This record gives sequence, structure tokens and C-alpha cells, in this order.
Amino acid sequence: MTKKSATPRPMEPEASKKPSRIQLRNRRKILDAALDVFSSHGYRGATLDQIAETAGLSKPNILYYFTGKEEIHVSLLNQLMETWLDPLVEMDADGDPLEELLSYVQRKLDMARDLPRESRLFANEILQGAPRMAPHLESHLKPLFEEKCKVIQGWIDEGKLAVVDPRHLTFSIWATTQHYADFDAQVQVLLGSSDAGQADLYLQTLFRRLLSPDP
Amino acid sequence: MTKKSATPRPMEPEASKKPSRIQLRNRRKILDAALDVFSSHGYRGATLDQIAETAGLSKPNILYYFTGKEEIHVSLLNQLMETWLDPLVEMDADGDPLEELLSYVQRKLDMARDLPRESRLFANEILQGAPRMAPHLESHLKPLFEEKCKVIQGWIDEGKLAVVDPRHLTFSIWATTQHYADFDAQVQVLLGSSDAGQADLYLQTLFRRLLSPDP
DNA sequence: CACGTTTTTTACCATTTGGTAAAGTAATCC
DNA sequence: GGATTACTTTACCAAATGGTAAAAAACGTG
Repeated sequence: MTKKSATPRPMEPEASKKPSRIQLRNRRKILDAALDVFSSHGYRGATLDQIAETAGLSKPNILYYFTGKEEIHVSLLNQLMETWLDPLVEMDADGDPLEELLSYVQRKLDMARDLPRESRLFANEILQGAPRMAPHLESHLKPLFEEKCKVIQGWIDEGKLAVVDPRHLTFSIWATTQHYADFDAQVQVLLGSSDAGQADLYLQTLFRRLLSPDP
Repeated sequence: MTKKSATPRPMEPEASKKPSRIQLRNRRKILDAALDVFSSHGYRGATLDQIAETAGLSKPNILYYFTGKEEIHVSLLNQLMETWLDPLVEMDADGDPLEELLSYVQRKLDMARDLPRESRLFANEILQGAPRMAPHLESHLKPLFEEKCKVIQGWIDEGKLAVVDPRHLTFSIWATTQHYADFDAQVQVLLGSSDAGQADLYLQTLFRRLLSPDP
């Protein structure tokens, strides 16, 4: 295996001991800038120059911390994955079914509001066929998805929830909550930026009516 | 007004009389190829070379029919807008409320399945802030949206539907149906490409439970 | 089939873009 | 405080990209 050692990289060979304060700070600046740029232009539409300018660093300086555009993107995506799945992880099989699901919806909506860039980064990647994230979907998302679907199915079997397909239920939770981040431009045009807070109430109602078990 | 007449364009000055058969055929080939490319890479990620190759034409030949990349994109978007709003237009204020809404959901889902490229083209544009479509959203989508929201509100006021915010209801219909086109890569990973047909049933159930008026 | 018109090709160009080499500056460690 | 290491800048490239000029080919029509 011939290594094409270009610029040395902070600690090229394996097991880079400790990232210095400068490294930590600049890596964060770069990733934050990259999140801005990637999330609003997609992978191919983003340029290193834009990222560099947004980060307040020079382009070669950025390539001192990351081997290239792709590594920055992948790095962002990996980092995001954890945060992103968090609300789903928190859904507790031992809690009250309806309450657990409704608060999952709420957490997901809050997240779309608090982290719209992350939502759009993710949406961009999936829209374009998940070329750089398919492995992660398979290895991280899929197992979690299947586990939680089983939990939901269990609740349904116990009669604690109305009968629905847990997989499509999950899709619809994702779709409706992320819509407010991903399609914000459209939402802004159609609602005068005013009462967007009604989304909370609406989604709670939507899923409560869907999931409440028959009396 | 100094005109920068570059390549003559088929019929540069106003009122181009009749597009020849060749023009019609090539324009269609170009737009179809462009739909492929734009919908899977976004505006900035798409290249004229890709579009040319997909269309089976040379790049300069493409620029004989369109003044530039942007015109192709805008052209696609405008053309799409009509088709896209069609299912909503068809929703009839004089029909049965629940039935009208449920069949709107179905039409929207069918459309996402039949025209996934169009859905993704649209999603890409909105995701990136609708830079080339904001005017159209304002002039075409918004009035229709507001009209139909009034219709739905009317139905609710008559007691024909459960009480919900018509605007967020519409958003959730869009979000859940388009999800199957826009996030197809994810859906494919999570469902083994098998019973995706269950989406129809699920969405009908979802909106029926939400909208059925209390007995 | 000759003549003007429409369409296509060939050969370019200026800019942008991801990326590199190498020299210079700032930290850090002994 | 000098040497070693970590970081940053300046000056470049080669390839890709949007776009153009102009000649060549194909077409339509009297």
C-alpha cells in the first residue's frame, strides 16, 4: 500500500495523541463553516473557498486540518448522526406508549427548529442518493430503526396503541417534523413567519388521534 | 437597453412563431436530461457537460436552444409547477370533505411515485432557499394554498371535519407523501424495497383518523 | 437543384475549483 | 534561549466548467 503522504496532517500516522487547543478550535471553526455551506448548497455546490471564507481561514490552512473536501463532509455527517438519532434512542420501551411517542415527536420537532442546518445537510445527502452515507445508514440507523419498530409493534400488540405500521409511522414522524426545517423557504412564504408555533399543537393532535387506542 | 445578442437563438426577437419539429424534439430531450441531472445533484452540482451527455447532444448544441444553465433550470421549474399543483387544484369544494382530502392524499402519493425526479428537483430548490423559484411560490402556490385552506376551514366550520389547522394539515400531506420520493434512498435501506405499497394504506389511515369528525 | 435558413460541430477561452509545494511565522519543550 | 515542532501564508497547478465564435453540415423550399 503506497501512501500518498501529501501535507503532513497534524499527526498523520495512527493514534494521534492529543489535539492541541488550536487544533480543536480550528477544526470546530471549519466544521461549523462547512455546515453552513454544505447545508445550503449541497455537497457539489459547496466550495472550499466558501468554507474557508466563512471559517475565516485560508484554503490551504483548511487543507492542513482535513485531507480534502470529502473528509470534511463525511466528518460532519458522522458527527451529526449521533445527535440526530438521539431523540429516537431516548424513546423508552418501558414508558407509557402514547406519551413516549408524542414526546418523541416533540423532541424531533424541537430538533428541527434548533438545528435546521443539520437537518438540511442530512436532507441534501439523502436527496442525492446518500452516496457518502449509505454505510452509516445501514450500520447505525437501520438497527436502531428496527429495534424501535419492534418496541412500537409490542405496544400495539398489547393494545396500548391503535394498529398502525410502525415503519410508516416513523417515516411520517420524520417527514412532518423535518419538513419545517428542510422546506422552511416554502413555509416562510405560505405562513407570514408568524404563528409557526402552531406546528407543535398540530403535530401533537395528528399523532394523538392516529395512535390513541380505541376505547 | 443594449442587447447582448450572443448566439442567435432559434427565433431571438419576440413572438417566435412556430417551433420546428427538431426544436421540439431537442428541447424535450434537453429538459428530460436536465431533469435527471438537476434532480440528483442540485443546481450547482449539475454540469452542462453531464446534461449534454445524458441528452445525447453536444454542449454548444444545448446552448443553441437555451441561453444558459440557469434558463434550463428555470424552464424546468416553471413547467413543473403546473403538474405539481394539479392534485391540489382538483380538490373540489363541493365534494365530500373527507373523501376529497383523502383522495388528494392519494393523488399526491401517486405523483411522488410516478414523478420522483420532479419531486426531488423541487425539494432541491426549496432546500437551498428557493433562489430561482421564490417568485413562483409567491404568485402561483400562495394564492392556491390560501384558497384551499379557506375551503378546508369552511368544511371544518360546517362540522364535516375534525378541527385542525388547515395550513399545517396541508404541510403534513406534502411532507408525508413527498417523503417517499425525496428520501427514497433512506426508505430503500430501511424497508427491503418490498412492501412499500403499505404507504398508501398507512397514509389513508393517518389522515382518516385525524380528520374524521367526532360522532 | 440552387439558395437561404436552421442546426450541429470544432476549436477555443476565461474563470473557478480542489489541491499542492515550499517558505515563513508562532508555539512549545528542553 | 535555541531547537524542534505546530501552524499559516504565498504562490502556484491541472482539471473542470460555463460559455462563445465561426465554420460546416443538414434542411426546407422555390
